[in-house]
Amino acid sequence: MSAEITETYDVSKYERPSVTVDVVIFSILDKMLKALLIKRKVWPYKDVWAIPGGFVRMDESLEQAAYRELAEETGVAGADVYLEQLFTFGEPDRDPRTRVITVAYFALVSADKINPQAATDAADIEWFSVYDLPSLAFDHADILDYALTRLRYKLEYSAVGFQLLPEKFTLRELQDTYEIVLGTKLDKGNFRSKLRKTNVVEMVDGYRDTGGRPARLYRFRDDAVAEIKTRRLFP
Amino acid sequence: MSAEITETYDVSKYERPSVTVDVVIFSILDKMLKALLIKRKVWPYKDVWAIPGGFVRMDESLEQAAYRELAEETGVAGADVYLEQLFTFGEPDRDPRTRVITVAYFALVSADKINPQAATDAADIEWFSVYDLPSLAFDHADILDYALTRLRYKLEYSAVGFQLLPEKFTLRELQDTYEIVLGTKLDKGNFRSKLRKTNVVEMVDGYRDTGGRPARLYRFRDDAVAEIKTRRLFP
DNA sequence: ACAAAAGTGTTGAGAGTACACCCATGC
DNA sequence: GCATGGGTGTACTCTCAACACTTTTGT
Repeated sequence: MSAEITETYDVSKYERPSVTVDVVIFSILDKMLKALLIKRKVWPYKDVWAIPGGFVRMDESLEQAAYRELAEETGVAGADVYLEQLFTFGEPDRDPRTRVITVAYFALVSADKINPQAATDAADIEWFSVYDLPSLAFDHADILDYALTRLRYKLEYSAVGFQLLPEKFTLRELQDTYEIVLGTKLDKGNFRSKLRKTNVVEMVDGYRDTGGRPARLYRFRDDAVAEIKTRRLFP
Repeated sequence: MSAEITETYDVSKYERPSVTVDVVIFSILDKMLKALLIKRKVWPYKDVWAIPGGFVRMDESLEQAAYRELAEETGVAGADVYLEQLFTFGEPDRDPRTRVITVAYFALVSADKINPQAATDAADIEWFSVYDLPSLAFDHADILDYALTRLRYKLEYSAVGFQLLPEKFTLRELQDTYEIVLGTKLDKGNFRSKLRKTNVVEMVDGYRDTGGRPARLYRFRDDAVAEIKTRRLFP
């Protein structure tokens, strides 16, 4: 068993960095795309806003760590969110304390799923519009930027947008969500005709009262093919 | 300075995982898409093929570590390759020695750039067709699978494919590369007409002799817009 | 002349886009 | 009735995809 001992020694001879998981949590609130931030209470960047995150424990996977952080900050369970690994940030000097490598995730949460208690029981946790962000700790501005780019990109060819809505929604609400995230106006007729063709939503009983004619309620079909073939650069 | 001391203590109280960088290196050799693998010489998975990689040093970024591994195995400098972060794999039990989190990258190298010495000076480093892989150490089969999926996907909407070719190439060679990677036949006329429209290549002097009419040589325009707008799921 | 591979053009089907129009409800 | 927002249809344009055709070399 000398080989094993030698190798174990070999692994531990390298100094190890700290590894954290940060989760950019998006939701639609007040008709705006918002991200959840927490105010740091310790050095460094004391009293500066930051993306929620924490150290990865030795016995949990990265995804488990991300779900844990998510639940701690929002009270939302794993089944009710969309979570995706974003990128791993590891510049040697991104944290002044020690070498910290952070695996960033982004999450989409429907506003009605958020536990109000978890989100409001402190003044040091707050939803910010992505267009009106405070200055952020570490390289968190880069991380949030990248998350936003990825979200918009993803919205174009997949159906992740539904994760930002409650289970039942009107088509107008769906279109609003897309317009808010993408930052562009969409054509009502085309939006709906494409929805009919792609077959990703189905009508459910009930109506929502609006200023005019009541709107039908829909829900996302979980058996739906949520991805579209991308346009090829070359045929 | 007690805050600093407290926080430093706080950081180090967590046990730290090891962090490695693994690089899936792709190239086109003998008209096949191949990946470079090395045979492990130590426990665990002794004498089993694995994706090249190594520990991240405390003073280098993740990307620097990836470039370093790449240069060590192929002798190729950073400017001559396409390198992209793929995904971070961190299941607690993926390495039997200790907790190891690996940041996976994938690289595209043109066959003519590869240093033959670096690639052939040992029997324990070898190019394998991605369709005829040996069994791999750790979760490296998953990593390679994911790298291949991402490469194909990326090829559809960006111009990374050029990184697999020498500086000058014929349009037939370019089309061959695409067909090899995607695993499908493409239409010659459509392939070329789209190339003309997208304006990503330009003719250079010289011809390549073939079995029939000699083919013009082209090169990639570095000022070209290498990405195409994806088709939207919703308008 | 013929084979082989380079290189271009044509055409019908389907997707994208802009816009006009009808429908159901509250006041 | 009329304002408001839901919901549908149409017509023009552009891209996609299949395939036929012409051009230039070697033997």
